[in-house]
Amino acid sequence: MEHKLLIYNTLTRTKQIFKPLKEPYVGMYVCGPTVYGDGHLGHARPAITFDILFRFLTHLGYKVRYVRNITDVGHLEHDADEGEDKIAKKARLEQKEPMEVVQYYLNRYHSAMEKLGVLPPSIEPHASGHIIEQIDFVKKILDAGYAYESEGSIYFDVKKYNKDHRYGKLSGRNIEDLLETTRELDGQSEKHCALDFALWKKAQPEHIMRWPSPWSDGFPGWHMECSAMGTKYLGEEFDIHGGGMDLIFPHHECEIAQSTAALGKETVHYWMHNNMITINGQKMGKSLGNFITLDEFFTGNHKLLTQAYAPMTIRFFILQAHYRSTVDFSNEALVAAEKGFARLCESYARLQKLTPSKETSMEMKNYRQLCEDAMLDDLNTPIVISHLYDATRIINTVADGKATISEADLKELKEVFDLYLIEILGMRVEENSGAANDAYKGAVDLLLEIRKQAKTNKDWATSDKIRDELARLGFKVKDTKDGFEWSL
RNA sequence: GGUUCCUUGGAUGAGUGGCUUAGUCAGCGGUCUGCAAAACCGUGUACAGCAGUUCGAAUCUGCUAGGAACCUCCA
Repeated sequence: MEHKLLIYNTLTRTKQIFKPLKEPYVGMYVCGPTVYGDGHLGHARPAITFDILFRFLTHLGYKVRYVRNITDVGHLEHDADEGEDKIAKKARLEQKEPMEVVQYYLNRYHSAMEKLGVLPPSIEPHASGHIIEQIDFVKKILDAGYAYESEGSIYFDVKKYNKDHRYGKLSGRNIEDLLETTRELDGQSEKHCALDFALWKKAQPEHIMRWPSPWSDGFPGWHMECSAMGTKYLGEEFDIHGGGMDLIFPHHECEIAQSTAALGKETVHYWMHNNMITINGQKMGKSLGNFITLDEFFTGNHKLLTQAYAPMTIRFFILQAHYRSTVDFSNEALVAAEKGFARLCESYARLQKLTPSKETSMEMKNYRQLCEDAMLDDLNTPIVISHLYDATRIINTVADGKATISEADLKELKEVFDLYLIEILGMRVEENSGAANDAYKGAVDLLLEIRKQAKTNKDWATSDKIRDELARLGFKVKDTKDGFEWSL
């Protein structure tokens, strides 16, 4: 590949040139949701961030295998070792089969992602479907001597591991500090050290989700699934592992330790983490209870929302910030994103109708190059968007009849918009089509044709009546140089 | 307390050691228009504070203040 794609690697805390293990193949693993509740705005961030990466890598010519897991087992409340399984708890509360809960929220997650324009990953493995692989992985760690059995459960021996490798390299911690700050938790007598984490947990008698293993009937520890499934589908070494920043510790740290212990080598080459979405300067999250679900955004049905927001508004809002910055949610910011995106859409529509002239009378920058440069610099989507706005000015000026554009430049602009706005940023701008839609569009057009006629006759009463009545119904009518435009 | 990071104009949000310090939204002025809307043009004392490095820093270093994330489940 010719390009130089820079990716910020959490492991080195620097931007690095991206070099896949085996060109043109790229393996990419991203931590997906735990399906025990509706997805909220925070869940949209990694989904969209890595969707952009997936799209851009594909555009660059890579053959990407994108794995995004579904956590449907082994994820415990409160404390990683003693809490109740999240899925099981929800199932108990709702009197459902655990897998019924999983399916319900997974369906809703998929639906929300589809609305947000997030492409489905290549593989979407479930933790519950890979118990055997996880047990095998635990065995490897036991064989390597970095884990021990205690009361039917298997724990990772962090101290031993830290002698041979460095535990904490991703999050910049060392175990001495960790030991000092680790809280005393109940029921840790099984563990040799407070830092040790469960690889396999023996199930209590009342625990519904359980599988047989050489050690006990139980279930895998939380971090296990990513190590097992990531290496199963992408190999013992692969290129990119992504997720939210809040997963750096302990989740990704433990993953590194597990994989290194079991395989004797580093599995992941580039660790990428998206920043958080905040609300009033604070992280939006489940534990803080300050989250707004995606459906609530789509319907406007939440007390903090002054209106409903289209999925594309949410996507645009997220893309207007760099993925490693926090984004603060507010109605004002979302409304601004909504208006800004609407303007971009209108220009895109105008672009399709522009008539070319002999030459271009405005300065045309090399937008294709500018956009690509921005994307190559650690996926700088806000810059890409700013270049598109720059091009928008040309489109609108030409549409106003105040400038001209050559056929070649027009073609280039169309291609750049299709490539960056639609294909890479993944924004949907097309209007709904269909027979019913076409019929009603024709009707509105007809009304406005009549209005145009009235205007020619200086019949302002009729022309204003049509415009005002349409406005009352929610249509926005805009007069142009030689006709009209309208939108809802 | 430890680790990591942040602080940019009315709101949001990029960015680089010096070239015009993006863009969006809002505001103001103008052009256009029968009027309006849209569009276009113009406009904004912005880079937390202090000190240092430098010919030059908002961008590098140090200190101070404020804030955040992680250290427990979290995207």
